[in-house]
Amino acid sequence: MTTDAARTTGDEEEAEFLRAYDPRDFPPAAIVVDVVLLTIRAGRLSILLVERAGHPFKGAWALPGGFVEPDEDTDRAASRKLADETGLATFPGHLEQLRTYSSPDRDPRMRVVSVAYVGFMPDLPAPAAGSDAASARWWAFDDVVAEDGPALAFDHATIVADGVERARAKLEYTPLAASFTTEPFTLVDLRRVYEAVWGVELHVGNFRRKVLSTSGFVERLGVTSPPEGTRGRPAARYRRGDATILHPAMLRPGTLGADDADDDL
Amino acid sequence: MTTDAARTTGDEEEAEFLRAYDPRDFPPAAIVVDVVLLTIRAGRLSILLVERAGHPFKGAWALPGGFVEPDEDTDRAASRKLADETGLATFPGHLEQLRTYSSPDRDPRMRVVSVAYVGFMPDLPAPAAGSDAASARWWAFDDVVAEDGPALAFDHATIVADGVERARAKLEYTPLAASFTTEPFTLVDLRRVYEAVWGVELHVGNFRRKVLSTSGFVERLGVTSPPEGTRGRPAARYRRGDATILHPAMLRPGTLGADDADDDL
DNA sequence: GAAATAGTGTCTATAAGACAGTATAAA
DNA sequence: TTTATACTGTCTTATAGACACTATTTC
Repeated sequence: MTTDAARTTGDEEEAEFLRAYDPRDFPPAAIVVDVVLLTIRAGRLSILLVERAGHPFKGAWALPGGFVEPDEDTDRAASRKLADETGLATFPGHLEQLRTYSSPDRDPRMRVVSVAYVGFMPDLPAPAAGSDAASARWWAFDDVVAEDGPALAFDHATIVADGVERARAKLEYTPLAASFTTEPFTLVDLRRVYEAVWGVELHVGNFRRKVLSTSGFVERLGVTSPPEGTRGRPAARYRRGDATILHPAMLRPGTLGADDADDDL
Repeated sequence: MTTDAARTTGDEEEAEFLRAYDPRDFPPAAIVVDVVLLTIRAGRLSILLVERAGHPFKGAWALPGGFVEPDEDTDRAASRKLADETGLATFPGHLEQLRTYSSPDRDPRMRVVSVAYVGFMPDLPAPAAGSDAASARWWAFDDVVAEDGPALAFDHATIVADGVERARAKLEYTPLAASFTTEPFTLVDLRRVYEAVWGVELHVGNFRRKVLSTSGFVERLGVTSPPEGTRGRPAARYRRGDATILHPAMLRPGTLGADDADDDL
């Protein structure tokens, strides 16, 4: 179909069409990105929230994010916002698109479509200097969803819930748990990531067997000197392997039929 | 955090803020939806494409879709477009958000952000009448991605590939294969869905054992009279069960380590 | 040696792959 | 009775859950 000749003719016509085109013919909207940025702090799954300084939702807590500039795509906007927010030149973790939220009244100002992202990063000491993040802090996820938790702006409570569910699912079939750690890590570190994100206790021996028998999940670096002041047998260190998906997947315990809540219409 | 008193004061201030707000302060964009609509025709995974009547990409093939109206969210826009396109009052299948495509130059006219959807539907006879779909036709997926396949508009080749990969993944851990059939269906019908979407042959006996042993996947209706002109033993009919996810998942054969291509940055 | 932490071995249950067989219909 | 289609049984292998055990360090 669509011969080359037809396309060539079309290209000339198309240039003319584009010269005459008026962008104001279409219903406009603003595009923002919002990031569910997750880490493990003190053994708890934690999320970065920013207290809103201005209207709307002044004083409520919101996901880090902001408007997408005309010359960037949403991936780049999300990376840029995270660099601003964490004060780091490059974001030291994993970042992926979550989904898009487009209810016409989700922002009282105007039509604002939010392309949400979810990010995983290690628990780095906050750099603070030079960052946008005067009003930002980490919240334990359990505290955010608790009865007496913070008021969340816009539809960010929904986005947070969806982001955490995505994180839980991703740990099942990808090696991305390692994105929550700094390398080198121990298998105990890795297990604590699973336990914090899934909110369960995992069996030590079975977890080790599973991780080590899944090819490309981790690479052993050997036993190096443990941190000062630790007791007990020093743990072997690992780094990420080259797998992008886990085969077979890690199984999340307690997932017995009812679970998940996908984005049907 | 954020006492009720503070929120009340804020609400008055906020109303004032919104009265003074000028939406033109933000970089505008148009929002469209594009749908990767899949079905099984003659045993082949097939996708609905529309030949573009106007510029840009005049004569090329594109995903069905279009602009999101000011008073609707993208879910509703996608459903509406499918109803227009198929000529059916309500879309007879499964529809879910895929991901959002936002490269600044993906549309030569202006900044257009596409929220893509993926849909599964049975192979219904085309109603034609009253539909937008004069220029629409089903393409076998293999033919679309072939060397001599149709020219696809915008970044729709990428969206098609992502949509098909989503469909393949969804059949693994959900009972959505049934969305490709009309009820009642036979287990042979269901197996042919898997074979068409995954592009593999499945072992008959093992497939049956797996489907029937996964609780909530299908419900048996009994053996009803087979269609005219069929030979051989009549097959038992089933309808969907009440499960939303499969436990354990259906395993896609040949997924041995390398596969998947997720949306990292 | 006691305490603390890391790591191994093994039995059992479940589920998947392979493959050979039986059942029920039309011509 | 042949042919076509639907369905069942069973042996083997891979993986996960449960749980008891051994190893290496500090104090």
